[in-house]
Amino acid sequence: MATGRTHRPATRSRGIPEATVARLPLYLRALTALSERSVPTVSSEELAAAAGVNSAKLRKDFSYLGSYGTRGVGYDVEYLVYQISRELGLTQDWPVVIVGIGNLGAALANYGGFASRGFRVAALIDADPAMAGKPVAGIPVQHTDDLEKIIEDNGVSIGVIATPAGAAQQVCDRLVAAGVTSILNFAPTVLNVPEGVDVRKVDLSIELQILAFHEQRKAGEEAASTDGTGPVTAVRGESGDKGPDGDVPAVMPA
Amino acid sequence: MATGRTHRPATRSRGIPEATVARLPLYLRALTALSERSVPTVSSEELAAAAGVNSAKLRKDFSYLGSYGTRGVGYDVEYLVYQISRELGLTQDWPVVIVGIGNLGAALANYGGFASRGFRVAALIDADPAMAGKPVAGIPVQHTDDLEKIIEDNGVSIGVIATPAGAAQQVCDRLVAAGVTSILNFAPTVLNVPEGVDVRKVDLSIELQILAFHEQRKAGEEAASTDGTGPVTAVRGESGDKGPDGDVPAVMPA
DNA sequence: AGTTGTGAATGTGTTCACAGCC
DNA sequence: GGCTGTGAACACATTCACAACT
Repeated sequence: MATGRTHRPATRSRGIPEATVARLPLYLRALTALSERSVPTVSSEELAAAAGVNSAKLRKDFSYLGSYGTRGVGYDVEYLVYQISRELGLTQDWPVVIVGIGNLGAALANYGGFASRGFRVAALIDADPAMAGKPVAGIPVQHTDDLEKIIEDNGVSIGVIATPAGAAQQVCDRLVAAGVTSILNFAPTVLNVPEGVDVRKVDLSIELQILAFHEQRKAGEEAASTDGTGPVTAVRGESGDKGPDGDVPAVMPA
Repeated sequence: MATGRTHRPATRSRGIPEATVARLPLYLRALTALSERSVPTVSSEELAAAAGVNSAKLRKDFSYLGSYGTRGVGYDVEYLVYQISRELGLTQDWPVVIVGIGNLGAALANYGGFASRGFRVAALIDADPAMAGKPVAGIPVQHTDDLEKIIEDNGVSIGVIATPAGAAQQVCDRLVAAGVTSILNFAPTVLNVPEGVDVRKVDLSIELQILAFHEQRKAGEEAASTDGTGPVTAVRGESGDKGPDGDVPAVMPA
């Protein structure tokens, strides 16, 4: 409605390809685990296995960051942890607000992995006056009326929308107007945002539908269509590997 | 450990590109909304706007399904809803189990959008004996001990893992052994599965880190690095549009 | 010998732009 | 005139395979 335009592309990631950026958190997680086990170095092969990618891809990814490895040896774990953290901007503190404290919002607020890596739940916001003041995950819920003030007072630039679909665009507009420039949207709606604002979405039902598609394929090997809807003709060269790996994100359980 | 290999690619999506499959649910959602408003036809331009993509992409996507439009007119809404539903396998019933009924598992169980589109929560499973029997979203929680029986009795092929990270691989192994071939993983871990099993992951912390990366970029226009870590040289031709659109998924709030 | 870093090749996805049909 | 469907061009991503370095 308001904006007309659809999702904005946002500043082009310096030299680092978007696909690589999406994998850095994965590497970081694997490296952190190694670090906790006091492993000093890893080879691309080992780290790739831990992160669930292949080693050529990992080396290529790291090459965009610089030459942080040692030939014949591998990568220094601590050093890489630092470099990736810095690249991702995790060496600074990111106050985050969560809007919509229903089941999901509460789950997100309780998610431990938040604080661990640069993110801090600065506030929880909900439209229900009955929620106001009630603590969720130790943080008192505040009313939507104060949204703008909360954003400004806390210098929040990242917002998480966990409201029902119907409220999402309105909440989004207010967040953006108040200065939020990155939004993680859990509501099943397309959000319209102005240029310069990043939106990422997390959508359970889309994921399930994609799984269903592949599941159906597995079942019906030769399943001929009953109606005469023309089947796609060209089938490309070979199958190759694609995998359902995309560049999705992950939530933490309670 | 067990499998050694990482994520499996799974059966190659007939002729339909993976990127297209990931967008079909988006189109379907927009079409369903139009259908509810009794709109008979849409142009690629209108539908694309509603789905948040550009019209060329949409037309290309639809071309993989067949020629379902009418030149000079557009697409018949009802017909497209049916075709996409069929393509995604939503004309059949998909029983789903959710394992790990913490905050997040409960949120997922309460998610309304489930039933609406072919998916049905067949069972909720948790390792905590104290949870057993307690109803969540009207469905009694069952104990992990019965996981295999539940999967088999209900003919479940899609499982949702919402356990803590530490339990995820083990749960995954049991789901797969019991016959599950598609898994939606909310735990922040890489799951190892045998060939033929699809895994999709939803990871909050990865999403936030990707946002932080772009956010950092927005802030430091000219931010010179303090240390001498070599900046990437080549910067490619133009910026173009990429957008944080990837092919993520979405969860529904309470 | 072992492992990184990277050009080149290949594969996948997006966009353009227009012929073809209504 | 309007809108779809699609070949061709382009852009992005992955993989290969090996030279470069320790």
